Amino acid sequence: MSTRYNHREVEPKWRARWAASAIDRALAPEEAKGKKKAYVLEMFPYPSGRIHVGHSRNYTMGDVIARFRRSNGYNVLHPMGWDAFGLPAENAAMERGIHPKGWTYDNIAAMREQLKLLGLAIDWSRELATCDATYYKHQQAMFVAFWKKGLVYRKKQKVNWDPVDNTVLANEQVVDGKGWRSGAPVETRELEQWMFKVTAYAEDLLAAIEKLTKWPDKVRLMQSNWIGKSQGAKIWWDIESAPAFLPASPAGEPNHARDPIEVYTTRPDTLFGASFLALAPDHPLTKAIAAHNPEVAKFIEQCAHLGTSEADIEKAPKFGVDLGVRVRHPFDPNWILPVWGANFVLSTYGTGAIFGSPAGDQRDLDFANKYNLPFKPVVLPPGADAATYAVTDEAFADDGVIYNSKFLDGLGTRDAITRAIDELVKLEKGEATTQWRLRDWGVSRQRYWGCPIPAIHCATCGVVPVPEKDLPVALPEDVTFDKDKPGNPLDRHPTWKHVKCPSCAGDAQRETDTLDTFVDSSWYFARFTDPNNPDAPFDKKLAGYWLPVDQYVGGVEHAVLHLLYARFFTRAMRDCGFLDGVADGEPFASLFTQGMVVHETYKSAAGAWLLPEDTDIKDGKRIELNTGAPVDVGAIEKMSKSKKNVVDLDAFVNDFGADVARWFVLSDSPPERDVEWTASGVKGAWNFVQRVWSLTDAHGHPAPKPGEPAPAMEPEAHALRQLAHRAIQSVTDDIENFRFNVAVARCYELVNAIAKLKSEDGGSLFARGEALRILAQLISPFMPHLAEECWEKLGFLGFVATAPWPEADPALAARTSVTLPIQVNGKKRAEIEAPKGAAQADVEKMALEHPLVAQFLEGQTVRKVIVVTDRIVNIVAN
RNA sequence: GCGAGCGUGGCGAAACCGGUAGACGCAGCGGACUUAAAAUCCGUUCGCCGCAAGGCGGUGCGGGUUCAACUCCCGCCGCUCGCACCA
Repeated sequence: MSTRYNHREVEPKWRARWAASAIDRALAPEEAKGKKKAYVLEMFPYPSGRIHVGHSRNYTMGDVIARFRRSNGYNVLHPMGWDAFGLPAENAAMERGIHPKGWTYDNIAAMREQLKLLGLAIDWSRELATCDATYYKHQQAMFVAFWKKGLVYRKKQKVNWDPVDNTVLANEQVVDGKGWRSGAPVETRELEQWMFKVTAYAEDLLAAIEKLTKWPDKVRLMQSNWIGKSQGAKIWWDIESAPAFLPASPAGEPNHARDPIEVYTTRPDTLFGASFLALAPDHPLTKAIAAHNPEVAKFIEQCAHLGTSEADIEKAPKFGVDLGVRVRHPFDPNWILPVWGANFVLSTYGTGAIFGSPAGDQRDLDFANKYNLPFKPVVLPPGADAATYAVTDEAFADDGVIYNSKFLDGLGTRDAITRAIDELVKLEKGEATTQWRLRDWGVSRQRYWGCPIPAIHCATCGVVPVPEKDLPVALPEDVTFDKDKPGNPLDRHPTWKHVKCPSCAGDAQRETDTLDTFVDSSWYFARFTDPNNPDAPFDKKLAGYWLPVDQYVGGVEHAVLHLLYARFFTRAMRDCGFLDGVADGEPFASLFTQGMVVHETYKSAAGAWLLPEDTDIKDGKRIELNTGAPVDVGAIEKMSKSKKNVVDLDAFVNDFGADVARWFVLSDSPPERDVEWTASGVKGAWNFVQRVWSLTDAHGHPAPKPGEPAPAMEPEAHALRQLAHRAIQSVTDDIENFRFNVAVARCYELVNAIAKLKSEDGGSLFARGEALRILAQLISPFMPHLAEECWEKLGFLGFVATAPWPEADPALAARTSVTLPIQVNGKKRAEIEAPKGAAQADVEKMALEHPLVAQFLEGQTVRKVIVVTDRIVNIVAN
């Protein structure tokens, strides 16, 4: 009789043994002696509080890869750290009067202990937190270096301003155009901000995507669209008339007053369909007119309440105002068009001015219809008739044939664009140009809990960097977070910002903005290669040895920004002399984006969110555990603290064990897709753990060593050996390709087959022992504790975690015959068993002779027989 | 609004390059063991028709390409993610 597997004893025992043997420590390059390196990294967490099972999926996936690589003889670097600056710490400070630092470090301590429960093969000696001055000191040094290299500058940027709280709001703090705390309508304000010149690398960031072949295509496409290189034309529209109050232009400053208005377009072929010009609300000309025209001022004011997020601006109903300016069409000086201000024109893209060609752009068409602006179609869709084709509510934005357009008539869209640009150049009214959607990265945040920007404002010397010897510029800890004293605590700190200018020694002030937390996460992967270096961000040799990250694992929500910023930072670090050995500037050689863990949401009758553990199922209905009241079962959503649909990791590990949690999040759903956390799924994982253990325990013999010669055996035992060796092939391949759910299914098949072989003869004992050994090894990346316990039970010394990965015997894994389906006219009618690789003629003969097939072919003529070797036979007959 | 992705039994899913749709798990049903329950074991499970052999239908919806379509193409519907100050 077998003993029950007790995870409460087994799991801590093995974690202690691994720690005592330091098996998770990455070897220094000189220790690694010919081993290849593998740097496996999961996106590091924000220390929000406690870990729930939803978080565990990301780390478990990385851990499977890390353990798999180690078994395959690699020197593995698998570190963990904390993305520890950010808004939630300040919110906690304001709501509960806890200092962000204490709150953050308490959370880190709690989460570290929880993560350790999972049995992750992490080199904890490399742990870092971005809020440590030992970390951000180097970030400040790099900021200064980037500055000196011309990659940092200052520029006015729009921000969301809460007029009641007197503070800048993040986009997520703006709800329906109002501040989330004050409820006051947000205003748009312009602030002088620090910028990183990401656009300096635009061409390279785009071109290099092609070489990132181990990234998901969807992420590559999103990056590429985000960078958004477009070819088009700048067009200058001469002003025909303007309100009298507009002054003459200052010399040499474009887009002022009476200068021609510069417009960017990708579709100069539709110029003859132009109906109006539209300027962004913050276009210089719009602002200049607003100073004298109350109606335009009101328009700008209305736009200022839309928020700064692109989604909000584009979703808002379109509105505008006639600016009273008239321009001449570049191809026809007698054609006069009105100039409008419009809320859907983005000042951050192109020149902040467009020409509206309503028949070819839905936004322009909606706008023209709303304000009764005339328009006519100039692009004829393929197959449409010029005499009858008309546009009313639906624009045609695709390629077609140009008409109603004088010298462009009859040309296709592509040719017409070239022809139109040629004409613009000839008339000196425009030129071809390349435009990027990518903008420079604004890194200033008016917040306390972030990395201070190492700059000093001096009335005499201007803005000067903090000298390297004075770094780090440390955050002061004696700050207050009273709700009635809004704004940035750094700014109102009594002494912190007052310093002497490093160049003239006069009175000066520190920059009180801190850095966007995306900066912290743009280089942490490099710091992990040399995390305790006091003098430099990292040693160039160590970073050169470990980088790039061989496998990066994280959520799709980071597909654009974090990854783009890290790619930028790696290039900037290279070009500023911090980093060698990453010549192409790419930090992540291979990327995997995993799906989330989702769970049903529960609400009480009173409308309060309920934790799953506070509910139960009675008579098929979900009720509140304490009161028995019925529970409202809501949507299945991403596990989040706010909706309480979380399962706490500690409690779960205590009840079921870390291995069950690890196995569950990897079974069933493909890793890139979301997985729903369910009690029944947990049960399946739990049963499997028990089954693996009871089979191993019941075997009662030491298992044969890898490569040990097999005795003669019955066909059933031989079949088990074949299946076990095929499982090695499949699981190896599945892990390599991130098909963890399929690997899990193969392990189930192996267990089922082991359980089926009941004989106790020598051959069977050998086959079963070998299969159990292979099973323990195959599950070891997934369920490391159970695997160690089985490994020990089977009589092996040392850790399964460090044992070499099993190798399949090709002779056993190979198949000698295959089952071929036979179709008649595409429908399966029979099956035949044929030798693997059998000649097509032989297979065809067998197929046609099959009685069922013959029956179907009666009275019909065989027209064609398709034989796909080892796959299928299809007989076409009528 | 723009960009990207996803959609297969009662449920999670598998199906590698266009070649047997539903591997594997959960749940269900039938049975064995048991005083009983749990656990375990055996069998069974896409729908419809049929005693059966077998047949017909079936991968969100509508078309198309092909000897053959979950897979490729066109058009819809639904859901999810990102949109630059959440991380």
